[in-house]
Amino acid sequence: MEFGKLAQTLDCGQCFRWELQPDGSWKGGTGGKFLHITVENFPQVLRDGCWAEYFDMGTDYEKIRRDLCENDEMLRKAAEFAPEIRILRQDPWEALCSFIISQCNNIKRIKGIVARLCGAYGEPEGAGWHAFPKPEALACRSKEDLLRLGCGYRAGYLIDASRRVAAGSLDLSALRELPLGEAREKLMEIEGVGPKVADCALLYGLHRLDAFPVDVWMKRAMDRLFPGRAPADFGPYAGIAQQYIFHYSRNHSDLFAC
DNA sequence: GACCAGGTATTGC
DNA sequence: GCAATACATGGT
Repeated sequence: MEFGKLAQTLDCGQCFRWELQPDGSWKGGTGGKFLHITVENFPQVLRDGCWAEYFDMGTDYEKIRRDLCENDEMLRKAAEFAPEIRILRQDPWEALCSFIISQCNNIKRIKGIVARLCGAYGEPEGAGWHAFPKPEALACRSKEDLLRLGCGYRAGYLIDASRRVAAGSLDLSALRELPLGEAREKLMEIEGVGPKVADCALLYGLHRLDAFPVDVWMKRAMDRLFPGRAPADFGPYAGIAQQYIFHYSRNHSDLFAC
């Protein structure tokens, strides 16, 4: 894993709290953990247990990529565009909220809304950085409070999610133990969480690497580049294949012009 | 100003 | 089942 290729992982659309600094370093984090990654401290960051886990250093992505791309020229092409993509082990609650916000939205505005939520209701962690608000911190807000932060019609969805998690009727960690389909059903009990957002929460928040979110980009990419293929055909690491395909498609929109 | 952006819930055939 | 529509809001 190279410092110079961090963008492949931090800017491939799976997370919304990292910002590239003018000097090439990265500032960001997940949940309540902040980090400033520089070329100097990067090796040491990867030896820190907590951040090594975040970057999923225990998973052999090179081997998974080889296996996925064997006998699959199109996937090989997509993966070669950003072969250093890793699926981060993000804070599950933050990932769920981020992808609730992502619906019918663009990455720049998603980042802005997340930053405003953190600034308004997240604990200050120093250096001007705020943790993502805990479920309890959002559960006691009104829809109007979140509308003021620009959440739009997703405001009510965030409040419903936060009340379920804060009350304990939805235990995100417990979803790790459930079969994928059951975990998905539990998430979809939240108002405003359908199959796509549930799959994003599972893949990016709970590290269920077999989850395969299908948004408009993925629908187009699957129709055009992988006709006849179903998500399950990609196997237990379908989620990683999804990320290669998603990122490749986002950066080759010319492929989909009529 | 219309149109679009990593959807979802509701409604009407 | 499946197409149409509303839902907030900021950027182009």
